[in-house]
Amino acid sequence: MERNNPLYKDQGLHLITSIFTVEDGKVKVLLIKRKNEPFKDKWALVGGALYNNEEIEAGVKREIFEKTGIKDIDIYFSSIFSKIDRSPIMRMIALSYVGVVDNSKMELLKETFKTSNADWFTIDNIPYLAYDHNEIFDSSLNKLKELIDSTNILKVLFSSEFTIPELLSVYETIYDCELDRRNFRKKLILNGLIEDTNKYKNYKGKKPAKLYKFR
Amino acid sequence: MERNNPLYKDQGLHLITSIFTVEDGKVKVLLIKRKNEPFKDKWALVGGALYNNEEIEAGVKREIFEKTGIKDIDIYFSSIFSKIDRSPIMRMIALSYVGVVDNSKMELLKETFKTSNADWFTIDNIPYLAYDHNEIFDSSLNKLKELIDSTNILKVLFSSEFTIPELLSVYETIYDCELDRRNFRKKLILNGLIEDTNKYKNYKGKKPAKLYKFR
DNA sequence: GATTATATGCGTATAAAATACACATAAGGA
DNA sequence: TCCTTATGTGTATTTTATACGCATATAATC
Repeated sequence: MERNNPLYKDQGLHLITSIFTVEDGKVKVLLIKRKNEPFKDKWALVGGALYNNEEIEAGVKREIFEKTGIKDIDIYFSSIFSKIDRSPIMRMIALSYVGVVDNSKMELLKETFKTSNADWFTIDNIPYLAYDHNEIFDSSLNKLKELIDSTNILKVLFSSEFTIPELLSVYETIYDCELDRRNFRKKLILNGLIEDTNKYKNYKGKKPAKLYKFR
Repeated sequence: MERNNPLYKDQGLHLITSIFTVEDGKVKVLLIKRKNEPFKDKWALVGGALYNNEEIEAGVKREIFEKTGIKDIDIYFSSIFSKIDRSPIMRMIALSYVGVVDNSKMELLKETFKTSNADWFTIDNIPYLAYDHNEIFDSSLNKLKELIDSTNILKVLFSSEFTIPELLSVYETIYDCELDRRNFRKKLILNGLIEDTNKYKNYKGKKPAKLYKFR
């Protein structure tokens, strides 16, 4: 423990991103498995230390690229995690970010210099994570809700075609509530947020659902 | 410039607070005048460096107390300012906070170890500030709007009795808009946010206004 | 091939919230 | 006494949110 020594060589800011996507109508988050101590072989959110000569957002994207291979990602600042004892090694202050990607359009590196695995986890089934990453994840999921209201990240999460019931299902998962499907549909169409593609998606034994895309 | 050297002794986080209050129906922010270089004799927001063995919110309040004498203050995280060249001396990453105080209930130190003056400035009349503090102030003013919607900081800013037109004036200043004073009043009363004190405030040649307080 | 179960899609009725605005009132000054 | 000005009360309208009935398309079942 070197917490009182401001010259400790590894002291600095860490940049942690909760990377979200939507797959099969379910919200998922990207986790990597650590190769090194501390928390060797534990799952963790994506991140690492900021370089001293690097802008923060560049550092966030560099870390994401190094540990997952993802190049094209939108990031949004979420929160700060700074408790003195949040790391067992030394004082580390973490800036947490929310990232959103269209996972149909990118390739995921399964192993890198510092990671032995990487995978998508549905958000109601998150394992025990390294450091305080479970707490960071919870906070980032809340930030995701806010971002859905205040930005157009849904356009990224649903960049390909989708049905309204699929979109509703994601809403209900993220907000943990039930919405009237008829009013949900009406609001989307009335506000001109989505566009009919004149295509249909077939389910087994159900009426086919119209495919829409965001405008 | 020592930006590339992570061991530079003064490197670290700075904590900058825009402290707001309401006086005579006007929103004001607290500025201090710097005693030392860089930006000697320039006005600046209140703040300083985080100690390595100190929690962040404690550091924010310690800096506020050291430079203004204010002990009792509510603080809310606002934003990060981290551009590599935001300080002429070295790389400094700043966490900006919004503070709100009832200025009728506190005493302001005019001079301290590092400050030669301190005063309240109406928010439409801010001088040129040290570092990127003008930018930080603008961002904090935006955060103040959000906080008014999402928290009960108005209860702090208007902790004593007030008239509805006074409150309206503050709203219109902060949001830079015009509101219908009759609907504004109706909404406050209907939502049960304020309470009649059965007292009146007299203006010259005008109908006396009822005094209210927050519930 | 008709029937049934299930989820989609469209429409209408009602309730709640936001907005617009008429008018009476109180005080000081001309 | 009348005029000016800003406060305070009330009502009408518009917009938005919510509740819910019902027809339709598909595959499984009879």
